[in-house]
Amino acid sequence: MTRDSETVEREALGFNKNLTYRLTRLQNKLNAQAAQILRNHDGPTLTDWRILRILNSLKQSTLAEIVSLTNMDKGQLSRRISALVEQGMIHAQPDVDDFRKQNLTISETGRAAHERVLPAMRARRNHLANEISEEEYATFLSVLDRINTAANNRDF
Amino acid sequence: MTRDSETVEREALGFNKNLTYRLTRLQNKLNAQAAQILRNHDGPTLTDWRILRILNSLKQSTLAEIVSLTNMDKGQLSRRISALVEQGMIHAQPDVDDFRKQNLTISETGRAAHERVLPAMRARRNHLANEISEEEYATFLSVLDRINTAANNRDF
DNA sequence: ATAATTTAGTTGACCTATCAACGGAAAATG
DNA sequence: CATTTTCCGTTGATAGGTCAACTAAATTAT
Repeated sequence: MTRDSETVEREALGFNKNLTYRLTRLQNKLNAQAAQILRNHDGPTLTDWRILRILNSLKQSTLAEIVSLTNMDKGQLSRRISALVEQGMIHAQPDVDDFRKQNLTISETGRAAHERVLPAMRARRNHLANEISEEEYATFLSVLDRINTAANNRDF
Repeated sequence: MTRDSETVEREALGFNKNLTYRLTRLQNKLNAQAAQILRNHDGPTLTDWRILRILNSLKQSTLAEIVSLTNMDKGQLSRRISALVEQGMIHAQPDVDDFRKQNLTISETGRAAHERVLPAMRARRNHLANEISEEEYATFLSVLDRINTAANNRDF
């Protein structure tokens, strides 16, 4: 397969150049693949993986921060965090200065689960980024940034 | 807000430059906004909108083609198509040469629903694309393409 | 201080998405 | 031409995502 067979036939069509259409399409594929990898390695679900990954990087965070970092739904996040706490993957401690907050940290169990699948996930990431030059990637991220900003600066 | 408040504080972190992380994050926001617009205009759901949009462009298609165009799940698509047929938004006719296929076309009702929300969706699209030059957009799409190809050329 | 507003997180109800298993029809193989 | 294989689509079971309503704590305003 030299290139996407599915795009060849009808690629002249307008919607195929549409931004959100293309993003969604790629996103659907990437999510499915990531979920597959995690399943193959008896890892966490994709959502839980993302939470663990953030807590692994940040050392400590809160639900609200994860919401703003990911744009996930806070309801769902609340439920996933409860489950992860119950599984011993993360720890939750009430904040001393603000009793509404829960300070979240990754546990040793969580870190181990994270590190078990990390190589496969990293290999995948490298594979995906392989064909893209530094310069292109910078442009790409910059475009994402500006779309993101544009999305923020609008009331619907 | 001069730029994303949420990215300022911790943007030096590794995961913030990660491709799939950034895609997902943006995608989550864009989807939520698109869904909001559709709701505000008493339009179809986002998923149904995408189906209608494709059928509006293609004049005729099949479930399998929409799957390959969008990477949606065929099970869900099957159910949404049934619902849309029941609502009179699209027509489904068995293919004469291949009795497995159903040829799908948008109905007048469907087209009207599509056109009712189209201006708002188009305005949003223009707003999002506004700050991006032709050249950058070309690079952006090219990068998406190569990621997509890379995702295809790997077994997990 | 007290009231109004904002912020952090939880919960319920519902909808959507996903995977796997299946049926029948067409195509490919022998 | 019979049989395996592939392809198109449906269905069941279940997990995940979304919206809105809510409690409680903190902040801001009066």
